[in-house]
Amino acid sequence: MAAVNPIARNLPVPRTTRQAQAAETRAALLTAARRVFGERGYLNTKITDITAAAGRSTGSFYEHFADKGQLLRALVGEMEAAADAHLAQHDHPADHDLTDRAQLRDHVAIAWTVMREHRPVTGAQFQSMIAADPGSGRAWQDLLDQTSTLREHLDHLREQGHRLPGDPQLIAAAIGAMLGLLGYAAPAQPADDDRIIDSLTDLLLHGLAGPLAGGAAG
Amino acid sequence: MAAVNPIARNLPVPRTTRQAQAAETRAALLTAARRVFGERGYLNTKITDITAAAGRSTGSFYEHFADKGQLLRALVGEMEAAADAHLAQHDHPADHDLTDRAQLRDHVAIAWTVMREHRPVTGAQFQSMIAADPGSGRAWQDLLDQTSTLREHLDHLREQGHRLPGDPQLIAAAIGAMLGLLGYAAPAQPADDDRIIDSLTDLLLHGLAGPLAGGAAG
DNA sequence: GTCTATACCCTGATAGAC
DNA sequence: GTCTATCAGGGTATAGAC
Repeated sequence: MAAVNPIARNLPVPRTTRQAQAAETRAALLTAARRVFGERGYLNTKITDITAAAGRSTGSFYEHFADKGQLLRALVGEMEAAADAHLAQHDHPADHDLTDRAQLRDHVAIAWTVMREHRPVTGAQFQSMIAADPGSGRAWQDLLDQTSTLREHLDHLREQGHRLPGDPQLIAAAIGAMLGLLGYAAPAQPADDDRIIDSLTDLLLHGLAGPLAGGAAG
Repeated sequence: MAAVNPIARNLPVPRTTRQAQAAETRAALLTAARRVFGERGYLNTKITDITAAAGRSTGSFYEHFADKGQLLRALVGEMEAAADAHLAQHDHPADHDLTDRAQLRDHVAIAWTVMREHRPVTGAQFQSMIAADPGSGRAWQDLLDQTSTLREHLDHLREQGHRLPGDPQLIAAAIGAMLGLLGYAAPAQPADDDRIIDSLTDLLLHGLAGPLAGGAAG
């Protein structure tokens, strides 16, 4: 199970490879953490679980990270970089119109896909957010931070005379809450993703009493 | 800070009052737990925190509860009893029509109010759900359980020929996710509750592109 | 930089007197 | 039934050899 550690021997290590080895260990810890976070969850994972899965010693961990939270931040940073690179491939209209179904669906799909493809990391982030001291307001702050772009789109809509259901910040947070918790809780079944994305899009676009709601047609 | 414990003396206790004292200790533990859960959160609260807040000894805890989770279940039971009693005062139409704004708003308002009035308990329940092993699927199951009534209402709508945005179970879970996480994360400011309830109602009723959306009127 | 070994603290849970 | 005292286990973080 545990990967073989090439440094665990008492052999002399050429100086030039030492920092490469360090980077390798750091990467091994990150990869192992991603795996065990996915299996047992972030909160239930101990530092010794991570080092064991990476085939490194306990003490080695602290050479790279001060604690579990810092390692999580590094994983989140990696994920955001990957997501940004992925997004750069897509064309984005400069002025979003979230009342256009295709554009709204794109946003829902991107959020959903990122959550699912990086489930161990987003799940860990979610657990960390919920476990924070309630008095700290971190959950609310995180929710606002992660929906700030959405909020800007809603602000934009409102400036153009659109009548929204409520304050853009609140609506953005509500949508983020729906996607965030549903994405965390729903079982991972990629075959269902399209159906879920379509359903959420329609719910957010027209609600329960939308234009489709009245008819008896199937 | 800690309440005075009348049994902490070595005085003889009349037999008839012993079970009353036990009930009192149990109640003191529940009340103290509710308070510390609200302050530090469920996950960060240790059993010794509860007993200290209740002015009882550590060992006394185990006479009443096997562990922290069982105590939480007791608190949830109390809350549900209170909520049921509260709901019994209101008239409920036998056949709900969630596409009627007043009825939808009632449901949103009830869910929101219960969450907020029992914040320490619902917050603890939420933390407990999120901290569970991801592989257990408990988060998803809890979400389904807590939205089963809503789902029935949506089933009812569909049977009457209403076209919903998606599978009733999924839509109910999505709405529950929105309310649940938002209710957990949003700062407690009762003055804002009505505004939030109205906004969420409108979002769920007509979405972002609802009938109000197009006009430039304020 | 990594390892082994360990000190330390915290927490859950129990034993036995009253 | 409650208390005091304590034990056992687990987890973080460090020390020092290599």
